[in-house]
Parts: sequence; structure tokens; C-alpha cells
Amino acid sequence: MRSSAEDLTTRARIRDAAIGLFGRDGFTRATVRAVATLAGVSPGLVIHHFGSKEGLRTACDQHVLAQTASQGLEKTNPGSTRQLIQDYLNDPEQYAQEIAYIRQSLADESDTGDAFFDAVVRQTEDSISAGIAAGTIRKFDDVRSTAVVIASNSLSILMLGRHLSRTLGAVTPEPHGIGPEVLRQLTLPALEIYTHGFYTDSRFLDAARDALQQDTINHGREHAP
Amino acid sequence: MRSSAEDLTTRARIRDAAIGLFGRDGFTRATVRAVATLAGVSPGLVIHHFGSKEGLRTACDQHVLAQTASQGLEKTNPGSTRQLIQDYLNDPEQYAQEIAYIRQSLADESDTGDAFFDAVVRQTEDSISAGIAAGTIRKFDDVRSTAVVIASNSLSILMLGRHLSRTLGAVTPEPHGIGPEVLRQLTLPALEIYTHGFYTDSRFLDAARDALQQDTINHGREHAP
DNA sequence: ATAGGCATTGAACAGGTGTTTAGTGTTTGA
DNA sequence: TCAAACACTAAACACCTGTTCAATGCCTAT
Repeated sequence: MRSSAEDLTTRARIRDAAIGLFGRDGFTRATVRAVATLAGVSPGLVIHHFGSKEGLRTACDQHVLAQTASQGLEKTNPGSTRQLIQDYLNDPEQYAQEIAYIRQSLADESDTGDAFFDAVVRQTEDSISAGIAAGTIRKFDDVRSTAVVIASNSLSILMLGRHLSRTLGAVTPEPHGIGPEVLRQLTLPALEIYTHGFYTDSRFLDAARDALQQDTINHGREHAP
Repeated sequence: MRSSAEDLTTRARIRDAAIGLFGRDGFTRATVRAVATLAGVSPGLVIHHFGSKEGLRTACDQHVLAQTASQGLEKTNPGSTRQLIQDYLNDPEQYAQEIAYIRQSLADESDTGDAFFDAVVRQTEDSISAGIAAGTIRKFDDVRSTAVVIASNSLSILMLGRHLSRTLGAVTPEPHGIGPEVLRQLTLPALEIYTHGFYTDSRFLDAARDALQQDTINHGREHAP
């Protein structure tokens, strides 16, 4: 439960305002003055508390990362990202700000984005290993690469949420967030692919395997002429 | 073959410089002065030719969209995005600028991003329908939603390319682009999932189906208390 | 009670931004 | 040939940016 009101320290109020604006507009477009206004303080106070706009960013980074780490990734043992999605669906608008912030971090070049992505991949890798051991997930040769693919697929919902909502014609209040309607509409197709596959047979897989084999033989580390 | 030299009209040179910088730094961070310098002209001339920075953006939008539409999506009948990837692998650095530009467009709120995403979804949907008819792709109940999922998964490589390269430890010259090494490493795991599935049985799929059924009964269009 | 440290503000500053303007050559069409 | 149109530049303009600074009030410890 986020305390939306006045019981926060001024410093925290500024930081939360910054998280909201950095997430919505990106770090560059969001101005110190806008953050100050949203927090109900003067621009000078923002600098006084955080040293600089960059200092404000790192403070936001740390807070968002700690937030998502504590209530998000770490405690969700089974189901990997799926549990997080379930949490999100039960109460959207709660994580909305953090999610938007992380989306921007993943798009920009940001240490927070890097850390978050790595955490998701690591978490996914663990889940896959556990699933393979438990027999619920197919045995993959390259678990790490598979985890990267799965993580990338999962995070695409985060990165492209705006377009998913738009194409599926959902009435979305937030311009980038994804609503329950959209998520419901995509769950079954995604799980069907993950369960029965997308292709009917291994034709494409075999072709790709041959092509890659050939490719490696022809020019192992060089470029084509 | 992109003419990299001087045989372009000044207007085109400015536009190409803008595409490069907009793609690398984003529209806001890229300055008119930087574009002018890169194109070897004065800042005033940029405005003279395009009216405003926003006008320059729409010119870039139109050009990139026309470029990708002509040589990219439309002519690639089979294999959907996969053919495009093949083209890209044969000669990276050629599409690099346009790809970066489109990534920014997809991340920002941009009409070009919208148009591109819609085009990819439409193209994917057609490919799936054709694949189902030909028997190479499994029959899906909701072809459109499936196409959205596939398109989203494919584009995640574009959106998260930087993180993919980083996590897989590739030596990437461009900070966001994806190299052949990374793509090679991800092709087989992705195709394996698409061919044999990710899970071993329909346990998760059935559970999700039941949960969604239940969910729809409990609160069809309302929120939980 | 009083001094010192804090949070806070309003105003200012230096630098960067998109854009304008006046002016200069250079092409081009009658 | 001449004038109008064009491509182009240097300098300036107005505005917005992050940041600084002096001043003010408010606690709190002595």
C-alpha cells in the first residue's frame, strides 16, 4: 500500500514525483521544475536535497530497484514473471509508476535498466532449471540462452504495452500501461505457443540448424565478402 | 546500397543526419545544432528546409517508413520477420540507422512507431493465416492475438537488443544494435520453443484457461473489491 | 533565551535550446 | 542581361534548462 498523501518526508515526496515524471516523460524531457511543482516545492530545494538532477536520478534508481527487488522478483519463487503479472493484475495503478520507470530505464542506457534485466534473466534461468528438474519444462540444451529468449519475450509486454493496448483496441487510461483486458486477451495465445509450439513440425528448426551449421563452416569469425 | 557520400542533395543529407542522431539519442536529446554540424551546414539551414525541428522529425518519419515499407515488410512474403532478419544479418550497419530510429519511435509516442507496429502485426497475421492454410503453422483460435504475441516477441529483440548483447557478452560496436553472434545464439532456443513448446504438457495452459474462465464469471467487467 | 543548524524560497545566473533575421552569393528563367 | 528566386550563413533573439546564492523562517540543543 503506497501512502499517497502527506505523511511522507519532503525528500521522499520529491523523489516519488521524480519517479512519476521520469517514468512518464523520460529523464531528459522531465525537468527539475516540473518535479518541484508536482512535489509542491521550489526547484532549488530539489537540488538542495539531491545535489543535482543526476543525483536525483540515482536516488530514484536505487529506490525503484529496492522496491521491485523486495516486493517483486525475489519473493516470487515459482512461476517466475507470471506471479508478478498476477500481482499486477490484482491491483494495477499500484506498480504503474515503477513499471513506467523501469520501461524508460530499459529503453535508455541506464544501470538500473541493466540491473533489472539481468535480475529478470537470472530469475528466469532459475525457474527454467527448476522446471526442468520438476519435469514441467522441456529440457533445453542452452538454458541460459533460452532464459534470455523467455525473459525478452516477457519484457516485450512491458516495452510495447502501449502498442499492444492500441492494436487490441483497449480503453487504456495510462498511455503506456497495460490493462487487465489486454493481458487476458494475450495470455492464452502466449501459453498455447509455449505449450504446443507455434509450428506444426520441426521443419523450420531443422532448416535453421542446418543453416547455422553451414554458416559456421563457411565463415566462422569473418564477414562475407 | 546507401550512398554514403556527397552525391545527395543537402536536404537529404540533413535528413539522414537527423535520422542517425534521432535514432541514437532520441528526438529530444538530439539538437538541431548537432544535426547541422553532422550534415556540415548551419543550424539555420535546417530550419529553412524543414520549417522546424518537428517538421524535420516528420520528414524523417516519412522517409524511414517509406524505406522500411519498400525494402522491408512488403516484399517479404514468406517467413515474416525472419526474412528481414536474414537480410539484416547479411549486411548489418546498412539498416542500423533505420532500426535505431524505429526503436526510438516504438519507445516514444510516435505515429511512425504506431504505423510500424501495426504493419508488423498485419504482416505477421497474414503469415500466420498463410502458414495455417499451408499446414506449417498450428491452427490458433485467435489468429490476431497470436499474431500480436509473435510480433511482440520478435520486436523485443529490437527493443532489448542492447541488453541481449550485454547479457550474452558480445562485443558490440553499436550500443543498441544486435550483432550476428547474438542472433545466432538466440535463433535455436527461440525456434525450439516455437517448435516443441516451452512446457512439457498443457498443465499451465489448462490452469490459465480455468482461471480466466473463473475470473470472467466472478467479475465480468468490474474490479475486485 | 539564544545561537546554530536545518529546510525552504525567490531571484538570479550561465549555458543551451529552437528559431528569426538580415545579408550574401549563386543559380535560373525571361 | 537582369531580376527574381534560391541555398546558405553568421549573428542575434527569446526562451528554457540546471544550478547557485542570499535571505528567511523554524526547530532544537545549550
